[in-house]
Amino acid sequence: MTKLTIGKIANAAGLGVETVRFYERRGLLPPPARSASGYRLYDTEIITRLNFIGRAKGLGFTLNEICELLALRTEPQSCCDSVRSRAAAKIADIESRVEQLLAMKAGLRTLVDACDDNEVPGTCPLLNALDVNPT
Amino acid sequence: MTKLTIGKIANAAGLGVETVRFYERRGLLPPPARSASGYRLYDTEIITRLNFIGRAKGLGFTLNEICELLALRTEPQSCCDSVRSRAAAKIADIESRVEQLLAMKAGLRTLVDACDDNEVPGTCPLLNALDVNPT
DNA sequence: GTTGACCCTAAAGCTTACTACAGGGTTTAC
DNA sequence: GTAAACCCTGTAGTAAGCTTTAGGGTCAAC
Repeated sequence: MTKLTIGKIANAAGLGVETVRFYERRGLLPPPARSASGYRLYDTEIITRLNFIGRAKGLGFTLNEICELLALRTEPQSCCDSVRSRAAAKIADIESRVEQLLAMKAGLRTLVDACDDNEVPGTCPLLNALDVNPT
Repeated sequence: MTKLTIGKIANAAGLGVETVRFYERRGLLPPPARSASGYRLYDTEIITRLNFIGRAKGLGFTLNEICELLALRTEPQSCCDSVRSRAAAKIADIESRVEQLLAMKAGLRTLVDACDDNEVPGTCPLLNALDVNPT
């Protein structure tokens, strides 16, 4: 049971020490043991949890959702179902965000193309379009 | 020159009065004329600008970027080029966000599929994957 | 034995785009 | 003439996820 200080585990997880303390305040990490002088002492398995958090964030989960995910692990029954339904909801969420972004992109593309075709100096179809067209 | 109070133009643009005042503070709207009692008095063309802002927001521009867009209109030369290059940059930005989201979605899909195939009760491949796999 | 790297807490700051509140004056309609 | 609906300023709060600051203790090396 080697115990590590916060700087060591933050480094191992590629985070800043402030971020680790922040995660603790947010309830994503359990309060760690303390040395006689009050230093946080972690054992290495906390790095696994930090990696879990990092990957879940990478999958688009918020810190609140990650909290819930972590809590789910304590109830083995129906855990898999709960997690899967959250993941499915997140997929739907991602899909709608992608659609919105693609709609934006199509709008921008139209305006840029109008700009490319523009022959009249001193006018900007793109700005005009923003000015004039109702959406 | 009919002058309208803030409530009228906010309503015409589908915004709250607080939002209009906020846009003024942010420099998106010029300081309007005032009545004897200090009420803001706008002429109707301000609604055009509010619509410009709304559409630019819909295309994914931030308020700061919209500020810049509005400023560009005062310099007719090279205005079109500047605007077009900003729009092109925004398109690239949107594309990278879409790619990130699709990568997230693929990751989630993989985990959900593993869940679907899971035969062992009391284990959750999705949570295990978050726990174990390095990314 | 002292310098420098590390640790502590608590609180504030950052970004974006608003929204709400407090406390008060004005205008309009009945 | 009064009550509702509107307007004003200035300040603070919201969400998310940290980062920074202030003001200090502790530990390892030379």
